[in-house]
Amino acid sequence: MPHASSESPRPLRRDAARNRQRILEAADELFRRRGLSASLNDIAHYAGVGVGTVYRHFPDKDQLVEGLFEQRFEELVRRMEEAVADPDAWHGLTSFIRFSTELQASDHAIKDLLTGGHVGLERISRIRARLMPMGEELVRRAHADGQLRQDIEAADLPVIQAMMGPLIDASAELDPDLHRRYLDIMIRGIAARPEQEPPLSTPPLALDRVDEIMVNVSSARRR
Amino acid sequence: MPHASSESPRPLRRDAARNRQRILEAADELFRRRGLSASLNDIAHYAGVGVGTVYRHFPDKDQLVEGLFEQRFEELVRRMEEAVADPDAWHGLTSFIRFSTELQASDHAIKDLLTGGHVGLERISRIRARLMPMGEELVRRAHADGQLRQDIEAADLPVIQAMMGPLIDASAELDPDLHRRYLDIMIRGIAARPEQEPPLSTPPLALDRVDEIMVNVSSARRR
DNA sequence: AGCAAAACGGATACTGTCAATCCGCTTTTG
DNA sequence: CAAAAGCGGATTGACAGTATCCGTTTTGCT
Repeated sequence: MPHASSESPRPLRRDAARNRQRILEAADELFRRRGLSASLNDIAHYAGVGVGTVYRHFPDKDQLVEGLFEQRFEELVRRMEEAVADPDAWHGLTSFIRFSTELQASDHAIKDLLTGGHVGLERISRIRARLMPMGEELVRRAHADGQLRQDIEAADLPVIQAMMGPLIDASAELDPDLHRRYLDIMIRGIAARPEQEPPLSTPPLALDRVDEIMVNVSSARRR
Repeated sequence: MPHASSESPRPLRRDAARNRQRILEAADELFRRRGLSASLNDIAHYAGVGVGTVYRHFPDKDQLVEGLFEQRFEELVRRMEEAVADPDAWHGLTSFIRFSTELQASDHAIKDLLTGGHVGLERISRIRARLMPMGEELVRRAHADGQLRQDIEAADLPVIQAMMGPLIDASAELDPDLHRRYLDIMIRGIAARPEQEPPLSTPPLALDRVDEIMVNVSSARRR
């Protein structure tokens, strides 16, 4: 066993390389469609490969997941940056919220990662840490422009996202666009209005405790 | 075994009667607090009784559940009738929505029954059938008074309820009142506003398909 | 071609969670 | 006090997923 940890110790055998690729593609597809609850058996079968092969390439499920999602989150961060740069603060805020929900709807694995009990994964909390200050900035600017109700805070954004997850799941097969309707309603609900309105019943969660909610909103359940 | 199905075939032994009562109380308490996913083992233990005793009194879990919930739903129906009778249509509508959410929050078993995969239970669909026309009436009157946005329909009410379920679960231990904040936001979102606003992205589900969503919003797995 | 190492496949073991049963022991009651 | 009624909880069974093991196949090298 020469230099176990050095760079590219030896090229993968042809069949191994092919299978590894197939597994990654199958995992990508099934995770997107069915969320993280897609089992490794399903993935192996979908890839036309035995379970053993999956485990040979990826010691465990988390390892497979981690590798697969780096760039998907990059997209989220990029869109968030775009939203922060939007000259119209309200448009920036709402299009970020909408994008984030669409992302969850089109990729159920992302939804599970954003909300489920996987928050512990190093990668996810790093993403959250980058997103949070941008959310605060979006909220600050929309407040300043008088378009966002003053009693809505940055901590409300992730909770609103979290609420969409279960609805996305529930309506996915029946009416895949339905979640938009209720997100629209929520967005109307946070928009400033000229008249005085009764205050909200209860304050938002402290920003640093929002994660604890997200963890609990898991909707991990499948056929 | 004389007259198995006739009235009071024979009095329960004293200890049996006491245990039966304890089981009912424990089930009531635990179902309320933890939802239908409370296991019969938990209930037995909480009642200070063996599992066997639970099964002797109640052939299976559904039987225990069914008996326990008749009157809880009666309360829901009664409140709904009150809301329909409210001279202020908007106040009637919102207080019904709020009550229904509070009921879910204070009794997680009701939440599970309203949304989970238990819709099949005869009793639940009967309740739904009674509630639906009342919801339509509330919406019709709030529309007529110009307080409810015209593009909100009766089919939206159960979906809004369904959305609250997962949030209630997620925040139950952390901040048991949090769900109110987001229900307030949704209520603001369905309130009529003087200005023209962009239409909602997508129409509501047909009223007779709403159940199919409710079934999927379960946070508790089915029997 | 021939052979050893690498990789494969999928049956199988293991894990965890619950519902539900069984039977030797305890309590009640007449 | 003895038989009937009831009890407790270990145990079984079902199920769904993760992970391992090992006999067989493929590959790469000479």
